[in-house]
Amino acid sequence: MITVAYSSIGDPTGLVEAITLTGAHAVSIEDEETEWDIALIDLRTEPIQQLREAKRVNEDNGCPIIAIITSSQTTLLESEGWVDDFVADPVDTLELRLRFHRLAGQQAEVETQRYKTLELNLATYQATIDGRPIDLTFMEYELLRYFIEHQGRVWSREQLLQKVWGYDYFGGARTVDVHVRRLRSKLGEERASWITTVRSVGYRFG
Amino acid sequence: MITVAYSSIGDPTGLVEAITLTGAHAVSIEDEETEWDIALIDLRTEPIQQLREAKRVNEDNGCPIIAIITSSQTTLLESEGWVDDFVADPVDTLELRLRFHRLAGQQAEVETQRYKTLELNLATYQATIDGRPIDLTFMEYELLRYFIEHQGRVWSREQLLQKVWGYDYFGGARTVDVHVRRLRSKLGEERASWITTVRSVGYRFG
DNA sequence: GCCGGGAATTAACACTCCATTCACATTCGG
DNA sequence: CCGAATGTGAATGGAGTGTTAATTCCCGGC
Repeated sequence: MITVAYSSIGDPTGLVEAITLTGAHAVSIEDEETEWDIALIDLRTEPIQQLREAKRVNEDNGCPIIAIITSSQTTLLESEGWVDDFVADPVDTLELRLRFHRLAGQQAEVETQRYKTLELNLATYQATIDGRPIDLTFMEYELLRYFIEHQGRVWSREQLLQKVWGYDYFGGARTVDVHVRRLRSKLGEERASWITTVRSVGYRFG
Repeated sequence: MITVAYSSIGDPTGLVEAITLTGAHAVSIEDEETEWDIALIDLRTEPIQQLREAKRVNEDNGCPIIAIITSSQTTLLESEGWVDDFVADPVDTLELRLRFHRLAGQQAEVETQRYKTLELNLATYQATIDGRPIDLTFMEYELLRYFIEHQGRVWSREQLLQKVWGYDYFGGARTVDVHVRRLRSKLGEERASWITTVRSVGYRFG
């Protein structure tokens, strides 16, 4: 059973009904108790405000976001890559149902991230190499996770600060170096080179 | 400009029109000459047959697949995870346009520049010849990249200093020579001549 | 063909800047 | 208040870069 959180400025009963008709369970986005699989936001009224709210939610718990828009609002989403999917008004229940299932399906897989013999268990925040657990601090874990999820390209210190430490973070670039160093040392001698430094550019994983 | 390949059993003119209205370029899926960004398949008629065809295409070149379905066909796609997106009949041009852009946007990952067997991976700052990595320093990479991106014409030392080293850079012209030399030596004996010196003018690549 | 002079190549060196590392300060939870 | 985690500043070492100068190459003139 899929649980969908709804957010709308206007009358929410329409959304609840739409969700329920798809066979999913509807909860308010303000319900802190319940865990949900997807957030459905209604951009038909107050789109800007709603988008901001959705972005916050997405950054908070990383759940997929699906938006309802009117056909004339398509440009709104052009540059909002973090919105995972959308449906156009009027909402077709069967279409919505299918999109719910596709989003929920994608979600379920990503329990764990791997690179060679390194495995990150995203649910338990544990990391193992060759099955042996290595203990990472929070920031080390976050950095490593970002590296693994976006491996194979260079990231500047500034980009890493933004993506891993947060958009509003304003700290020295040395911070990244030091954390990279700690990570390398915990990865062990041979695996330290998994993180390559690209001189005068940044770091690359894999 | 996004290029979309269409596939339908029935009359294809409807698809062509739909694609063209979104501002994209339409080609037949049977056109072997042209490269396309997305494949649009019409499942409204002969869905089983079309799905099979689409799967073949997807496995062949790995491009994103978007399907057109009727609302009653949603169950068709429940288990077809490799179909990247879909729109329901009747097709809304603006919605289709947005979905095209979102799919094409995801695609653009591996930016790369080539010349013969030389390949620059712009994302990872790595260079390979015949698939073997060669390690270049930052300036060597930047210079080579400029050469490849603007191959086939002569550049004076002054121009290169300005374009590669930066507008405000003020250094001796010999600097370029030396970097060209280092590049040539790293390219290897046979490929050293890819950079031609044009006496009393400058250098040309390719 | 042989010079001569300008231009490019090459080698060697000096220096700059960047990554690393260490040591310490600060924050946070218990 | 303690210890762990995280951030910052400063010292160090080294790779990368630029410059100088010696050498070689090219090309026209005689």
